[in-house]
Amino acid sequence: MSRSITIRDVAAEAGVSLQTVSRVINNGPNVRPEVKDRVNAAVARLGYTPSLAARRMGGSRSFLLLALNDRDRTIDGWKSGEGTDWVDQMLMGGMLECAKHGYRMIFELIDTHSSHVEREVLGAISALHPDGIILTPPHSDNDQITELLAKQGLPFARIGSQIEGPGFAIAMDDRAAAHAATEHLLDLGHRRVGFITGSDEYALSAARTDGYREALEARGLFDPDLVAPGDFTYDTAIRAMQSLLARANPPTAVVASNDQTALAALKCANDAGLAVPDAFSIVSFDDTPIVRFSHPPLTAIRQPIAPMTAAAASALMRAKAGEADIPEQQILPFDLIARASTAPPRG
Amino acid sequence: MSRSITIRDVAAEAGVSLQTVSRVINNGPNVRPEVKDRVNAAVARLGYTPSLAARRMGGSRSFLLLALNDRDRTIDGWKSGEGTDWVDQMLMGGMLECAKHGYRMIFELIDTHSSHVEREVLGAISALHPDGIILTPPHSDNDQITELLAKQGLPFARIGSQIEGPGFAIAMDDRAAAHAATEHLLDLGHRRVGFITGSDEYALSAARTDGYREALEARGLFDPDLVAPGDFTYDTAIRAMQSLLARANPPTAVVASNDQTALAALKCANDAGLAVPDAFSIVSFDDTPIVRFSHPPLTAIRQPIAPMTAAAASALMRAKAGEADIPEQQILPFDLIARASTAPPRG
DNA sequence: GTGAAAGCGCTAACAC
DNA sequence: GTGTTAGCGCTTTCAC
Repeated sequence: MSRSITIRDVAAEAGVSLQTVSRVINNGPNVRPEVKDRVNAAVARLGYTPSLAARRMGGSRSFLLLALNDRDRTIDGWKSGEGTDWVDQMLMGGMLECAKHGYRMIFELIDTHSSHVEREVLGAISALHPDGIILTPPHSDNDQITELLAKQGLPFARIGSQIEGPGFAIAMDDRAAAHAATEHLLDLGHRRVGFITGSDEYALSAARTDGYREALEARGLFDPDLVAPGDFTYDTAIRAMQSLLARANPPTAVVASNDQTALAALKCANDAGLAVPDAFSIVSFDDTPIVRFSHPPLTAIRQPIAPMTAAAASALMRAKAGEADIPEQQILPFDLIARASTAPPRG
Repeated sequence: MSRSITIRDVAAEAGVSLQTVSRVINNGPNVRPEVKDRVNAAVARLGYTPSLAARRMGGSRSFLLLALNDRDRTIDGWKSGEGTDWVDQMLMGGMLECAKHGYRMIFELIDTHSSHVEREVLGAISALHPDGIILTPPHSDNDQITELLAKQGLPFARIGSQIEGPGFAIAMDDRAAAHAATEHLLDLGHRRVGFITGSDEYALSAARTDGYREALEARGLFDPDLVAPGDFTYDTAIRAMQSLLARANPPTAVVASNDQTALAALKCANDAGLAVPDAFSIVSFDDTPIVRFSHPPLTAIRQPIAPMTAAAASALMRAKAGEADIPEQQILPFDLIARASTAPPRG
């Protein structure tokens, strides 16, 4: 119950005014080194940590960043226990970056499809007054949200967004990644490489399809018949894969748009008597725990989720601090992790 | 940049005083239904959401709950990508419960071993002034932390703690779960059942060992030689399992204290030419994604992490609201999920 | 049942 | 370089 110590206590302890303490805390100018030291000593002695709420009330910063994720997808992922570690990687990248600068990242879920997205977002903003907002797919490309934030003058970052727009766009090069995944298979000797697309709701789905197509076109091997529509779900991918295998001239390998899709492809291949990787190769577009522990472990594109979130947080904090020269767009490197699901085609 | 709307705007819109609006927001007494409706209408019309920071400044609540997790373990888990979904389940349980009551849960990492635990915890408290704190293992049993919080008069919950102490203790019945896991194997016909313990750092490790021993003793089958010390890590478990298999009279089944331990046991059994489950059975004490996707999928105890966190959040919020009759201790039910890693012993 | 006044812990703006 | 003043948006206390 001990009354918490405030800036007032520190001021008294150091024999200076409140304002001087505030200046020291905020690394403000116009404080003599000697006084600064005295204040810092008092802060240390008293174990003082400024109240975020009070700083927000008085000043123009809340030291809060708000990460908005899709409600249904996130909860479904948690409930299914399928092991997607998107949220974990986001937390790791975002929280740790925030902590470096005395910020906190608050994680929140909102309905994308809801007619009251606007109300939900505004509610969170009014309650928290965050200094910036981190948007993740599919929110990153949601005009309703981005326009709202732009209108509010609230800095925001769009993770995984390929498209132009307001805010900081931070993404992996999905086109290049799909290109690399396809090249990986072509380099192994495959000539008929299929692709199961992601949901149209995500702009990056198109980018991935493009990268795939370009890699094949560059070698004159593109066949539109080998592209099957998916939506990132297992069930849809099962049907997509089945249709691919039912082609007159089926593929010998496939690039899957995410982990669920890749797992579905693996299942179908097995069901069709095609051993992976000897008779069929698969590249996943997510490197989640479950593809690392599947049998065989899947070759996968690793998205830099933690680095992207850290970059987003960093950009927002620097923006709030008034820094200039923060790049509007950042493309972070991906990795192609070769595991046991890809091999040269048979025969 | 639009100035956000405050309680003042609502008061003007509804033609009442600030205080009346505050009463309505907080479900306070002494407001005529008619006036209440008018205020609520104004709130809805304006899309007003009170500022958490201001509420904290003026009043005695911050509407924030702080969940403290072990820094090293959490980050290691995230980096390894081993698919532990502790954090996810905590978020699901805690966040959703908080959201119901206008609260937020802030997730934070602190060093257990650090000599400055105290400073870290006090810092987070001073910065956030949370209405309650949720402790997870191994913090739940950390006297340094619990005593500090008790002294501060801050309500807190200890998740997964078996031991007596201040705060709300919310746990699964680890003893009963270990008992059930062992019974499951005995019922299948096993007579020599091994156990790989967890780290001494966690009080629940002892509870699990007890439950295991009691189940065997009840049938006169307990053999101390079949208990091998582990610490929840894969490498240590490998050695523990190897020593178990090297016994003159080795076990035909084993109960593993967590998922990494179970995976290590599986690996060792395979290496020793013991097919699971035909020649050897394994029960895991975590039901994380990777044991669900291992080969074979493992029979496991499922800890109710989300329900425990939700119960913790609920207890803290109710405590802050001045409710009485909140149980000091809650034991939540576990599940034993039978999968393909357990079968009757051979011969 | 309702309203007015004071103050929470800080920072912004300005004075010195 | 440093201190003083005002005020952020609420809730608390107390008066009516």
